[in-house]
Amino acid sequence: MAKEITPREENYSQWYNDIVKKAGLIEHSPVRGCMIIKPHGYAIWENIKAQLDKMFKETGHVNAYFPLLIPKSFLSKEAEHVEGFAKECAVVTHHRLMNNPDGPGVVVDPTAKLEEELIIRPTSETIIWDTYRNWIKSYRDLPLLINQWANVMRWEMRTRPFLRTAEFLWQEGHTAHATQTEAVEEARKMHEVYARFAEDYMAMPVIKGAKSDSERFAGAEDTYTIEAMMQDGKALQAGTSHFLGQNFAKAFDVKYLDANNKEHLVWATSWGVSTRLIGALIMTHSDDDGLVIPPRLAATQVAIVPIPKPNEVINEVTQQIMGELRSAGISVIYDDDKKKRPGFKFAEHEMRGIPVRIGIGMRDLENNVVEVARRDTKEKTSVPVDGIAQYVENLLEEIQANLFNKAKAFREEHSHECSTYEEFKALLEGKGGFIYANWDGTPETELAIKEETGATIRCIPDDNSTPTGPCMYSGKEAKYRVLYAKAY
RNA sequence: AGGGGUGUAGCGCAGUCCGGUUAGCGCACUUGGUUUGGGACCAAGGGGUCGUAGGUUCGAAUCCUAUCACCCCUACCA
Repeated sequence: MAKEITPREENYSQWYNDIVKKAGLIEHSPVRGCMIIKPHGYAIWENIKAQLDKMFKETGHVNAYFPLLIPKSFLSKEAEHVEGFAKECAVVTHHRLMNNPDGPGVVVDPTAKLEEELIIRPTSETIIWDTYRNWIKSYRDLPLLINQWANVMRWEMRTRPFLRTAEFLWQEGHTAHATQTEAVEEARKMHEVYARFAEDYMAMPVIKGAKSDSERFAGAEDTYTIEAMMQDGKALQAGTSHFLGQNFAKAFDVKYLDANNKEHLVWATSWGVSTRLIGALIMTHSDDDGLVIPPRLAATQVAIVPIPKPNEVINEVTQQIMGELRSAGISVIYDDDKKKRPGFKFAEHEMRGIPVRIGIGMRDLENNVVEVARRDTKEKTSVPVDGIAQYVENLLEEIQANLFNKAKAFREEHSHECSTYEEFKALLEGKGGFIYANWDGTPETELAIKEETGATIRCIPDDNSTPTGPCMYSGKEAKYRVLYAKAY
């Protein structure tokens, strides 16, 4: 059949591309770097979004929507910020097309040039802080805790589905606070929310930490990150949370009066995760047979396949089982497509990452059992129809836990402590993975290591970043014990 | 952005070097039949401006030029 997936061992990039296409997650669009997210891919995003949105609301945030187009002048208000994004902004210069006077098709109407050019948002800090200036007058207006779900555009040279696309979907939280302490607490709180989401819902273990100066968000004072290990040993930054200090308050003149009628600049945070998480999900759990989706993010948790062709008896039992599963809050589909044989359906549901498959045939029903197959281990078990919902409920939890444990074991296996640079280089040339080593805290050392090995400081871990000796590279006194890796 | 590769039916490809009837094959699709416990089989069908735009030629999928897209490897970025 034409549905084969390139094995990871053979070509990891090709494997990834095969998964996103053959599991029906995306299609390429006519525009470079943009992707059409198909229903099966978008369903994963919807579940990510639903859960995160709930967690944001639980932590006191509300949603709003700010416009796609931003006046060009806004981008230049915060120096570091503009430096970070200027290179990859799409610019709207005209507002009208016209029929081509010299032939077929349409051309840009040269008389429709905009007075001020508009930027398609690469992120929304500027438009949001321009707005916040009017919303914040008093300490009573603080904290302001707003999130938005949106698309953004960054004109990337090299794109890959989900991991790096020109347009992507994300959420961006933007908050304003009266004090530095509060703002730092907010940034750290959302950092925790991201980590909890990654581990509990995506079943993806992450290392929490802070970014070094060079890896920090343009315009931030501190950037917190969650870093996950992919199956090729490379690190993927899965979510960032920034303490922005007063940089945007200064740039956009956002001040409030305190209880003593004294004026102060506000303190800010921003934090975001994107459709990149879907890429992370794929590269954390999937295998050579296709996609693997953790049960908590699977839009369809169970697929029921009748064997052989559906008949009255099978239909009846299926309806009963589906009713019980749905009552237990489990999402289930019945694949009674008469044109496909069971074997084909098995392979297809595996390709698409459905966590559990139930096969129902006459041979099973004679014994009042069904065949339950789990996607993560491919294990098949005969299970009594009686109590099936409870069994599947437990199984889904077990799969969720197993995926997390497997990913964590993989990460531990590919994580190393390292004290000399020679050892460091040898590790990178070999299996790669995460390497913990001492760092003198200078950007020079960081840059030199990056240029010589390709590995970067992924983060200064929140836990246990006390140095255990001198800097691996310079031999000088180390400031931190940091996580090095090659990264996406 | 540098190097390499590929664009021919929805998908995977042959044909291109050496120009020559109506451009093929496998899968998928449609119809009918037989099947059905891990990607079924038989038969009959439908589907193509050969990536796009120019050029050379009596004649172009094939030669030339330009351009676009995608993939791989480096470098850069979430």
